[in-house]
Amino acid sequence: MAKRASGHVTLSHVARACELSISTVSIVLSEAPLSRHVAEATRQRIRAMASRLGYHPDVHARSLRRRRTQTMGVLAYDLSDPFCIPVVHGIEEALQPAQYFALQVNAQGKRKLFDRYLRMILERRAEGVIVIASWIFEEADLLADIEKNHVPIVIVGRDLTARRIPSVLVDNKAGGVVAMQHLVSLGHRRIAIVRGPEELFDSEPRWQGFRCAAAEAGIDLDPRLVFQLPNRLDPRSSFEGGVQFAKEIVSSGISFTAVLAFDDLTALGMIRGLTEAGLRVPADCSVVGFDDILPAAVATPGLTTIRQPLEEMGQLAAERLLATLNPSDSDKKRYPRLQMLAPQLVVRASTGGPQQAGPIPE
Amino acid sequence: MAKRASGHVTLSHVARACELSISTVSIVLSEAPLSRHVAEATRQRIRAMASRLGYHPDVHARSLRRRRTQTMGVLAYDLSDPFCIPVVHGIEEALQPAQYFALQVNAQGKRKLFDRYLRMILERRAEGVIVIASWIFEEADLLADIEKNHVPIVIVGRDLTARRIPSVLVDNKAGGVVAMQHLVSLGHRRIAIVRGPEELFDSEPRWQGFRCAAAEAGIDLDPRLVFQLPNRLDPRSSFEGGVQFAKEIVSSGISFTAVLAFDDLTALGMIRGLTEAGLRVPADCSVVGFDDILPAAVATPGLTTIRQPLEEMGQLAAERLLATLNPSDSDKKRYPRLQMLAPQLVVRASTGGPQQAGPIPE
DNA sequence: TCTTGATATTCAAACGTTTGAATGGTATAT
DNA sequence: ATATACCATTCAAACGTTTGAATATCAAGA
Repeated sequence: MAKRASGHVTLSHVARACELSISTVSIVLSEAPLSRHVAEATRQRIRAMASRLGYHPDVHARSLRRRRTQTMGVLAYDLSDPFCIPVVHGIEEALQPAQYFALQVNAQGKRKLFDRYLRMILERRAEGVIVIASWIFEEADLLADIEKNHVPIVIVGRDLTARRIPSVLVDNKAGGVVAMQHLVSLGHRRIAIVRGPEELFDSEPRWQGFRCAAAEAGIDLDPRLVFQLPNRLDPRSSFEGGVQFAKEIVSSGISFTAVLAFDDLTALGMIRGLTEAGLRVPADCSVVGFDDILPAAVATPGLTTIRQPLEEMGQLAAERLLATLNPSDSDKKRYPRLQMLAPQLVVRASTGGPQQAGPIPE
Repeated sequence: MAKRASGHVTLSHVARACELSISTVSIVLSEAPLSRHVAEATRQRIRAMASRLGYHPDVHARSLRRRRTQTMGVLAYDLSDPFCIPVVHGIEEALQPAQYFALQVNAQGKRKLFDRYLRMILERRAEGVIVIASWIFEEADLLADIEKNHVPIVIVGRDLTARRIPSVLVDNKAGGVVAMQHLVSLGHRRIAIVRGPEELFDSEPRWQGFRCAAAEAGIDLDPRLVFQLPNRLDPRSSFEGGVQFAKEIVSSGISFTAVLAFDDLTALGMIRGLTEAGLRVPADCSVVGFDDILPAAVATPGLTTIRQPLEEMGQLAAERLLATLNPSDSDKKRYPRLQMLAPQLVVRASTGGPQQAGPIPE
């Protein structure tokens, strides 16, 4: 057992044990075209020995020589946001058949970490990078190095086509429209709205969707029923924001029969706040979320929400990147730079018709 | 700009641009001890040029030469299980100051993927591996290659010390005891229990905790109130199991005033099922979960549960591995092979005293 | 003038792979 | 006998970096 005292088994160990050259062993174990010429018996012998010694090729040496790493960087702006999980999952799903490895890192919403991890991804020579981020951050210089090294990039969660970066995202405005239409069709007219943080890309288009659909239905949005989440990066803060707004709105005495929340956590916060204030959901007030993350599905009542096709978005991003890297003849279909996916209304138990005998003070 | 048509900027590009040797540039940019001898002006010039060209050292070449990768493998048995997120976060937290990179991969509960990713981690020459897995799987041969290559390993979520593998986990039995005691102290005597899947490590000790505490309180556990989740690997299936058991138990007519669920998703499923059957939580029935994942905190009523110090577990695992790899003099403190952390009762709104006038048929 | 001792820089080998070209075979066709 | 083809294997160079040893320059001390 020619094995170094410490460290990994290498080709040369296997070669020595087989009494063959390193080349032959490499050719067989990496299944290079030349391995056709290696006697079947030899091949068997080599493979057996390799697995007996526990040999695993060194990716670093291989990447160095082949000048390909079979690696994709996945930079999530905040993995603790439930939003990211399915996206990452979709990416992995797409990468697997291509034998690519996802280097996933989590910037935890911190700009400094974002920088650092982007650098690490570059140092690891990822062939492409997928950024999952809906926060609006100053990315100009961040992405400059990526360009200097000719690494293709795709962003999931916001539209950066203005900077010529391919973008995959949900049609937030359409989602807003659908959400509002759902409430309108149930008969609601006095609808409270919680707008998302200004620094979040999704906030504006969702709000526009709400407004357009309201206008179309001839509904005036009472400005006293419109709330605005602050710019807090912790995803849990939107839950607390929801709780607080619910209490404010109830104690204000202004009449309303439904709430459109910026996202699911805000909606769940609203439900908590409304419940603690003595209202029942959906009997006294309907609540609609946005995203369809796990907590929305397992809460009681289940939360009516707008589902983003997160997994599909991840998949699309990865596939597009793979196509860029390996422009195989057949794969010449052009991807539009902006891929905007349709959201989907998921009706659960948190919405219903407005209460008949609602007191309308003021 | 001496740059290859395609590909990354390398030391030799920077060297040529500076009219210096590769060695000098390397010494400066990697801040080797020798860089003390390099003139300050030269250092500045090199650094400026490197950043102008967008140079990033190639970790593959570096790892090859240095024979260290500054990389740790993190193999989660199922990342879509909310359980894993905080653990991974804790690991990252501990790895960061040591300048280690976490190679995190997600086996999605599939044995085949587990194998494949373990291989990838080995090929990437991770210096250590952290496995996050509470499922009981046949790991003997899986881990053999890790040993052959002298890669230290730690497992989070179950006790594998019998196989001489350092293990970090929560004291499930103690958690079971605390959960039961909480219900008993509220006055409950007729308590339903949902046991976890047999293939899950946590199931047995939690059940033992429930039983011990019940025995100590002089409570008989009615076998008709004990349910058993099937061996399904999808974490969402436990939610559905909870829903179903709730309906069964209600329609059976057997009296009960509280439920101890195997984990939070099961508990949330129970709440859904009980609610749909017309019972109120906690007025008609108290429910306790286990784990304290995000959905438990944002549901209404908030779920009373047993919190696992997940983040801390991840941190501990990573620190122990780092200590193994860099046995710096001061760090000689011995880690016990089994690190069992205390769980913590988190009281929220899903538990309360038993209903006074409960009908007790049978 | 010759050491000695800094300081500033370069040489060259090595890390573990891959792979185009080369090597010696042996069998078949001319 | 010689060329041709194929088979099984090996040579050697390269990928981008690090680093112990070597070199070159200059100043000061003997």
